[in-house]
Amino acid sequence: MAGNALPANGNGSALTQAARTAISDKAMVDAAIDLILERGTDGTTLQAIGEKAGYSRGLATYRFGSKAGLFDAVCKSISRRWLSYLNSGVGNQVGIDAMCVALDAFFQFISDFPRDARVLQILYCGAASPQSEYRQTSINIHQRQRDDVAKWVRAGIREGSIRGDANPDSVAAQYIAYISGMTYLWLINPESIDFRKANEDMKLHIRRSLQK
Amino acid sequence: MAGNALPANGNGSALTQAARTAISDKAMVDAAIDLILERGTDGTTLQAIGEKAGYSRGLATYRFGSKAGLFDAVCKSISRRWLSYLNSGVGNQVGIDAMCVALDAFFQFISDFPRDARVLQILYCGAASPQSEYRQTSINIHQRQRDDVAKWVRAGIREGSIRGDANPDSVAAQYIAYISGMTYLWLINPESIDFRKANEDMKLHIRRSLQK
DNA sequence: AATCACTTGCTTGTTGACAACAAGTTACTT
DNA sequence: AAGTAACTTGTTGTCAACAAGCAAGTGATT
Repeated sequence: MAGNALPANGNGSALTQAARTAISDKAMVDAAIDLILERGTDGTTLQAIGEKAGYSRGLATYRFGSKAGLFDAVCKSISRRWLSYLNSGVGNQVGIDAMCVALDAFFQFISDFPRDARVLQILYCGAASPQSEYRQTSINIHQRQRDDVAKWVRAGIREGSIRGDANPDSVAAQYIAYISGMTYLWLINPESIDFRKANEDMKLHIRRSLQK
Repeated sequence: MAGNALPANGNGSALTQAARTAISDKAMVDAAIDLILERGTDGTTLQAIGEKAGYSRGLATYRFGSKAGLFDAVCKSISRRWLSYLNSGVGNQVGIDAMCVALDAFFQFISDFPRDARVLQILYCGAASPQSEYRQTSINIHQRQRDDVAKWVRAGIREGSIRGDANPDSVAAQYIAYISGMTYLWLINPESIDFRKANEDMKLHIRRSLQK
C-alpha cells in the first residue's frame, strides 16, 4: 500500500538504498500500529504486517529479526514522538508547574493521538512478560521519565516552591505510576475514565501535598 | 508432579469425579503460574502446563477451552486470594484509614506472595491487548476495587474525616491507578522500586490531600 | 558513460512448534 | 452393566524463524 516494492520501473529515477529502507520501515511500523489496534499483539502476524505494508510476508522478519524486534521498533518510534511532544510542552519549567504542564501534555497526547497512545500502552504491557525482548526499552523510557520528574522536584525544592521534606525519587515514582496506571485503566475500559477530570484533580493533589 | 494421573491404582479407594477435577484444576493453575513466571505468557504452552501438572498435553485445552480461558482462570484464582487477603485487613474501616490499611495489605501481599502478585500483574497486562478474551475479568476486578475505594471515601466524607469537596470516584481512580502503575514499575524493574517507602509516602500524600 | 564486482533490500521455500478440535480410552457413577 | 465424565491421543492449519535465492542499488575502473 504505502511502500512501492518496485520503485525503479522504467526510468532512471531510482531510490537510494537508505530511502528504500526508510520507506519500507515506516510502512511496516504504521501497518503494525494498525494491526495491533485491530487484533492485539498476539493476533498480529509478521506476515500480515509485511503484506499490509505492501511487501512480502517475509520482510518484517528479515528487517526486524523477530516479532519482538518489530514491537521494540514500534515502541521506540511512538515514545520518541511522545517525548518530543512532552518536551515542547514543558520547556524549561520546573517544580509543580512542570508536573502540571506534563499532565496536560499527556492528556493532550492521548486526545490528539489516541491510536499511538493505545499501542504504546499495549506494548508497555507486553514488556511485563518475563523473557520479553523489549522489556529493557520500557525500563529505559520509564526510568528516563522518572529521572526528569525527580529533577523537576529537586529544582522546585531549590527555588523554594516545593516543601523541603519531599523525596524527589519517591514523588517521581508516584507520579509516573499514576500516569501508567491511569493509562492502563483507560486502555481496558475507556468509558470508565474521565481523563480531563482525573488530571485536574491530580494537579490539585500535587499542589496540596507538595506546595510549601 | 503434583497431580496423580492414575489415582485408582490397585486398591478400591477411588476419587470422586469432582475431586479429580479439583485436583487437576489446581495442579494446572499452579503449573501455569510457575511457567508464566519462567517464560511469560507467550512462552507458556498448553502442552507444557498439562505435562508439568502431571497430565497429558491435551488436558489444559480440554478443561479451559483455550489459552485465554486458562489465563482467565489463573487471573480469577489469584485475584480471589488477593481480595480475601485485602478484606481481612481492611475489615469495617472506612475513609483514610481504610485506604492506608489497604496500601499496607497490598505491600504485605507482594512481600508474602511475590509470585502470585507478579503473575497477576502479568495477566492484567495481557488483558490490555485488543481481542483479549479475559479483558472483562480485569475490568471487573479493577472496577470492583475502585467501587470499594469510592465507598470508603464517601463514608469518610459522611463521618467527617475527609474534606467534603473530594470527588470519591476521581480519588478512587487515582488510588487504583497508583497501585496498578506502581506494580507495573515493580514488575519490569523490581530494584528500582522501594515499595515500603513509596507506600509510606503515598499514605502521607493521601492524608495531606484528603484530610479535613 | 559503460560495465562489472559487490552490497543491500527483498522474496520464496521450508521446518518445527503450537493451539484447537475430534475421536478414542480410562476412570468413576448409579 | 450401562452410562457419564475425566482424560489422552491423532490430526490439521497457522505461524515464527531461518535459509537460499533474486532484484535493485553502489561505486570503482576503464
